[in-house]
Amino acid sequence: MKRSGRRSGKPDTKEEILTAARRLFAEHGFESVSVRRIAADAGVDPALIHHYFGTKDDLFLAAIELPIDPGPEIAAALRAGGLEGAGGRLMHTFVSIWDGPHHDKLVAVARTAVSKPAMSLMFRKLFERRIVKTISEVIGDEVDHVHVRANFIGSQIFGIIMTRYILKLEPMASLDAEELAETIGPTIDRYLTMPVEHIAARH
Amino acid sequence: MKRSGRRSGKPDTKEEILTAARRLFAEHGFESVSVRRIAADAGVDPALIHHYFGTKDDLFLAAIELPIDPGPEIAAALRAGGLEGAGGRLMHTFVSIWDGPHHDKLVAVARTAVSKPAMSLMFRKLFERRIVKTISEVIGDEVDHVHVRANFIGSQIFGIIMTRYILKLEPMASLDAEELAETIGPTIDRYLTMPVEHIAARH
DNA sequence: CCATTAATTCATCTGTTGATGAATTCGACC
DNA sequence: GGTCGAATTCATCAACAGATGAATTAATGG
Repeated sequence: MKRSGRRSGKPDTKEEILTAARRLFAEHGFESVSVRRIAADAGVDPALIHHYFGTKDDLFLAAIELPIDPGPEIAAALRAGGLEGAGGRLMHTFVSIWDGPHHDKLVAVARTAVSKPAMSLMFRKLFERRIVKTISEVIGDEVDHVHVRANFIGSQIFGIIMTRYILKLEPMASLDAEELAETIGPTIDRYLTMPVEHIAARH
Repeated sequence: MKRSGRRSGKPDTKEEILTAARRLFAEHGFESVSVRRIAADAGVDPALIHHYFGTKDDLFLAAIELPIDPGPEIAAALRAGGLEGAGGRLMHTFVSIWDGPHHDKLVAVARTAVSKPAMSLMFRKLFERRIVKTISEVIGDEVDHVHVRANFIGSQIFGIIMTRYILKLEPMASLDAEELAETIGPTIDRYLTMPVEHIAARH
């Protein structure tokens, strides 16, 4: 029967808390998860969470550990070849990132962006300042109105994120990166090359 | 100074509550809105809400008033012409529905589907049982593997819903139905006609 | 005009939430 | 080996959640 006080050994409790927080935030979203629940999952007293991280918002920020900068990977994917096939490479990059070790963080952000205005804003900024900017810089001189194009591309990618990682619809959820890139790639290619003056003109 | 008891006249308080609920649920999502807040917005005592609708879940269900059946409109759009242009007509139909009087209900459902598992399930069922089924019935003999195709179409439509109605990114949020249909249409057309055996084979 | 029923509010309960401060235990350092 | 600081828990708060039952007022039908 452990009473109170410090534990034996040197357990990395801080990291255990973060892991539990990431898992739960990703699975249920920010408001549906209580600090107590996270503490229970981490096998820790709730007060310890506040001791380490402060408020619940602070814990969330620590758990998602922004900024995750996908800029370089996107740029590399775009530079790996010409405009043809760029969509497939882009899609493959995205899915790889989301399937990778940052999965829980990213899903947590996406889920929370839908219900928490501050997170929604952060999402928008991340999209505009990293993704759109990177795309612009890399292929901005081969193509016009990159901002509009990037938003259409974003709409398709966001749809994949939702159906694959949040709603987990089949077959989206279980396709692998190659299949998705192959199937979605041409859509993105088209958004990169189609004429968009009539839309861009209205800013 | 009004104390308690019944009000004069015949105000449609029930509907005022539902309207406030729809607005708030659409704007903030289910868990972020309290019964008290809805009551305040409707200018009513919180107890009245429970009196009329029972639990908060019941209120939500009453507010979104399912099922909204988009089947007929989708079927009509598909039947209005051949396979070419079907994507544009489909997109136009969707955007018109979401921009129409059911806007708040639909946004409320979409927002809540991301954080509430029960709503997520309802969303999936609505998608499979209404949309996929309708598409299958109407063009199922012109095209194979409709289920897989419908899911790719769904991913693009869901992306539009998210960027346009939830995150409200520009220019998505302010384009009109025609422009969206024109731009997204070909994407959907492609998902309707591209080969998908390799994906469908894995079920 | 009286009785019934519907509409509305009040006061209140219970559970949960995020959060705090004091108390306890352990590790590390000199 | 005593001291100091870090780690951990306990008990507890105030705010707010959803919910309930009784009390009050108005409309309605006979």
